[in-house]
Amino acid sequence: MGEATGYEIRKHFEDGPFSHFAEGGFGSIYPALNRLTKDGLVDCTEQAQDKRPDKKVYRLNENGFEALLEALGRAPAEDRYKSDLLFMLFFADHLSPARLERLIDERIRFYRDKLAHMADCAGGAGPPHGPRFVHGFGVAVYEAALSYLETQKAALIDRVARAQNADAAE
Amino acid sequence: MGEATGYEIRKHFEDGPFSHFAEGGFGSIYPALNRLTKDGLVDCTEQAQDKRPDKKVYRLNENGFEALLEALGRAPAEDRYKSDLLFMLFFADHLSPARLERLIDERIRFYRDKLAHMADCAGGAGPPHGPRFVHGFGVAVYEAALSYLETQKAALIDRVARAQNADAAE
DNA sequence: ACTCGCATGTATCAGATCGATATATTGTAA
DNA sequence: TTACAATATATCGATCTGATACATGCGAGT
Repeated sequence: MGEATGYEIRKHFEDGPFSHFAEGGFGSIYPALNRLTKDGLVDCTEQAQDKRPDKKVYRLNENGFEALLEALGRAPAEDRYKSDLLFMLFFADHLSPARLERLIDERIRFYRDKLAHMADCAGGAGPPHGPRFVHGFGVAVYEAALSYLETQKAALIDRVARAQNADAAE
Repeated sequence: MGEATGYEIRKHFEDGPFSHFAEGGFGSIYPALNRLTKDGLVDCTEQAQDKRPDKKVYRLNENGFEALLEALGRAPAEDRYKSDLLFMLFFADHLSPARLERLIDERIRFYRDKLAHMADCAGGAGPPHGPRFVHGFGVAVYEAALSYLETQKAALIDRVARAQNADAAE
């Protein structure tokens, strides 16, 4: 997608178009850029800067583009959804109703913020078409998660509270 | 959740109730069980078996249960959705319409199978209530993903095909 | 004026995880 | 009869994650 420094690449993973389905910190990016440079898939030009640390600007070259196309020809790995919150809610019966409410409310707010932010970076109608499709997928999944939390929150808390009261009454 | 061997725990991550939001291979599970045993959070009893390798049956003890409750009191990490397919579809403009169709169709089939399998392990109405909530969340998210792929597939392929034809005509 | 944190930019390190592999036996399907 | 799936253990290298370190300028608050 043009030129970028390691720092900029990480921002794409943090906030940008990749943030919904991939992740990458410095500990992955810098070693990867070194490996790619060594393997001749990216070109690197160093730029001295005034009043800023030096930059290393990377760009995919022809070899790299071919390697990308080759990778796109292979079978994709399975998607995976990893959620600490769901792990905790699996044990909802051991949590207090107040704690449950706080946990779920916080996640609802998180998803609302995320969706609001995504609405801003919607991307236009023209090509390339991949990013828009991917963006739409992210929105659809996050909206489903948000909607589930909003509609099912009360029922979960109510059921857990009743069960805990019944236990205490024994 | 009672007694289990490392092998059985992995099955819970592979197929079972945890499979929608967590992952764990042998390389994580066996070292973790050793660590937990050393720290006195689980009890381990060895069982010799006829015609099968020996078992090590683990069970969370009181210390372990307290540690679990303590962990449930901490803030959960952010959810993350990791998708190789979305990464590939981000570059949809570099893929042939036939390839796009195959990729998306395969994922549609995958999600249909997964949802069919999940419908079987729905879990009853009584307590514990956590697993049912978590199960419903998984179903909601997978249905959203499936539905998006089904409804948006044709539009993506059509747009990409038109753009590629226009390019070729130049 | 001064400090505190944030943005830009590089990079490493310990610890955790992932995927493949090794070992051994039984049952089952091609 | 041959190969593969299931049961069960475990390790190993490569990678990933999250925290930290270093250096500097800019803007916001006190």
